[in-house]
Amino acid sequence: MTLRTRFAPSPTGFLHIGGVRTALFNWLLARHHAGQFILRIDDTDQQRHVEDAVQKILDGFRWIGIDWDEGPEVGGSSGPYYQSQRQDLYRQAAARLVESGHVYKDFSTEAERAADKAAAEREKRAYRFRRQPITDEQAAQYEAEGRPFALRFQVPPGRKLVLHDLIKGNVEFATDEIGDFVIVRPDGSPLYNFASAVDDAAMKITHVVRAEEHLSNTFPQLLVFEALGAELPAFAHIPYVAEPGSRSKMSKRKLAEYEKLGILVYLHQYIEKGYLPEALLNYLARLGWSFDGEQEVFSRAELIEKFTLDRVNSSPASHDQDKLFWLEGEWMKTVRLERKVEGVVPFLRREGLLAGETPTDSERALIGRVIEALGDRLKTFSDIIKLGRFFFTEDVTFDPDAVKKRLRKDGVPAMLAELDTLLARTEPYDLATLEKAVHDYAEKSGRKMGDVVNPLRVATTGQGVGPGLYDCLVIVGRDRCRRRIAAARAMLGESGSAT
RNA sequence: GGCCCCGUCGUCUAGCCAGGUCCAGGACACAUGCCUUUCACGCAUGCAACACGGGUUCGAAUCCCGUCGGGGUCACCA
Repeated sequence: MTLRTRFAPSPTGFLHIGGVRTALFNWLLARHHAGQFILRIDDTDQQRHVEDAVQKILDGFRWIGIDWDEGPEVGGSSGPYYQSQRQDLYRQAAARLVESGHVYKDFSTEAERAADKAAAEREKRAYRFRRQPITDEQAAQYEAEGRPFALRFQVPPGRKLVLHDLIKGNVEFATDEIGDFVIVRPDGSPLYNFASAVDDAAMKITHVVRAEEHLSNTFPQLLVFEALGAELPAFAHIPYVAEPGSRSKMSKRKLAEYEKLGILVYLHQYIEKGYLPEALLNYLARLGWSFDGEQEVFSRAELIEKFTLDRVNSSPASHDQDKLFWLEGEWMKTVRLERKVEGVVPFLRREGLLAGETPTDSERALIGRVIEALGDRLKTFSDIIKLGRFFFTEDVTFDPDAVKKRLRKDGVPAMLAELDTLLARTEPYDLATLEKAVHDYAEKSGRKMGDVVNPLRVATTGQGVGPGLYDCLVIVGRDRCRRRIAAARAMLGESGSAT
C-alpha cells in the first residue's frame, strides 16, 4: 500500500514556521517512501477571502519546494480538498453513526451545559458531558417542536484505548476520561475531531503526522475511526517549537514581543528577508530531527533519502535563528552568481537603487561585480543593502563609529588630500595598479598599511567594514571616490576636530 | 484540578529501547589565537550539559518510583 500523508492548514494566509516544519515532516516521509503528500484546506469555520489566503499558503510551499500530489490546483481522486466542500461526506458519515447507535441527538441547552461546567469547575474536576436519559417520546416531542440538537458521540465507558504513536511510543487513555463529544452542530456543521477523522479515512491517509497538541484529541478520533469501521492510520505526534532560548511554546499573543526581538515566526518574513529556501528547509528539517548527530548540512535530496520518523526527537525544540543564519551562509556559498543577482534585485529596487523595473544590462553587470566583491559577506539577499548600498549611490552616509575610529585622527585630513592626488594620478585605474600605488604610498610616508587603508575605506565608502578596499575603489570609480574624499574632508574640517 | 506528553552544554542534538567502550560526542552561538587593510570566510584552541531526590545493580545519562519544571487536553475552536 502506498504511504499517504497530509497537511491541513486553515486558510489564514500565514504559515507559521512550526506549521511549515510539520508540513515538511509529512512531505519528507511521503517522499522518502515514494508515497503521496496531500494538501487539504481546513476551512470549516472560515468565511470569505479563502481563495486569496490559500494562494498565499500555496506560494509559501512552492517557495520552499514542498509540492503536493493531491490538493488545491492539482486535484486528485479523493477530493474535494476544501473541507467546506465536503459537507455531504460528513452528513453521510454522521447519519451512519446515528443509525449504528454510536451517535445520538443531544437537545441540551447552552444554559444547562454552562451550569454543569461551572459545577465541575467548582468541584475541581474535569467537565464531561454524558448522555441524559430521555424517553423516545420526549425526543420525538422535542424534535417536533423544532428544538435544535447537536449530534454527540456516545463514548463507551470503561475502556482503555492504546495509541501506538510513532514518536511518543505507546500511550494509554481511558475512555472514562473522554466526555461525549459533539460531532455535528445544530446547524449541521461538523467539528474538527469528527471531520478530521472522516477525511483521513476517506482520503486513505496512512500516516497522520501532526503537532503534539493533537495527542489527546487522537483518542476521540480513534473512537470515530472505529465506529466508522475505517482502517486506522498510523499516528506520529511531533513536539512543539519553543521560543528561542526557552522551553516555552511560541505564542501568538507574544508576536509583538518577538517582532521587537527580531524573532521571525512566519514563513513570509523569511522570504522577505531574502533567505534561501534550501537553507530554511535544511534548518527546519534539523529542528527536532537528526540523522546521526554529526551531519548538519542536508540538501533536499539527502533529506528525502535520510528522513525517518524514528529519528524525530520526542521533546520540544526551540527556535534557533543563529543556527538558521549559519546554515544560510553555508547555502549561500553554493549559489551561482546569476541567481544571486536575481535574488538581490528586489531589495535594490525596494530601496530605489535601480532606475527601472528591470535592471539594465549595465546595472546587472554592476550588481554582479558588487556581489563578487562581497563574496561570503552576502549571507541573505537583503544583505546587499546593509553591506553594499554605497556602490549604488552618488553620496555616502558616513558611519559615525567608523568616522570616529578611522578619520578623527591627527593628520588624516592631510593624508586624504594626498590620497586624493594619488587616485587622480594612478594610471591605469585598476585593482593591481591601485594596490601597488597605495602600498608605495604607505611605505614612502612611513605609515602602516592599516593606517592608510582604513581611513581611505571610510572616506570612499562611508563604512568601516566591507569588501576589499581595491575592489571598492575600482567599482565605485575614480571620480566618485574623489568626490567622496572631498566630502569627508569637508565634514572633518567643519567639525574642527581633525587635529 | 483530572488525564496525557516531555526534561542531555545558552541553543540544535548523539548516546537511552538492547546499563559498563560516556569524568558524555558533534554543531550553532560565545571567547581567544592564527590568517588579514576592515569585516566576512577559513584554521586552531577554549568555555559549557545528563532538572532534582530516592531505588535497582558490581556498575545508571541509560531501568523503576517520587518531586519540580515545561507543554497539551478536558469546547456546539482548530
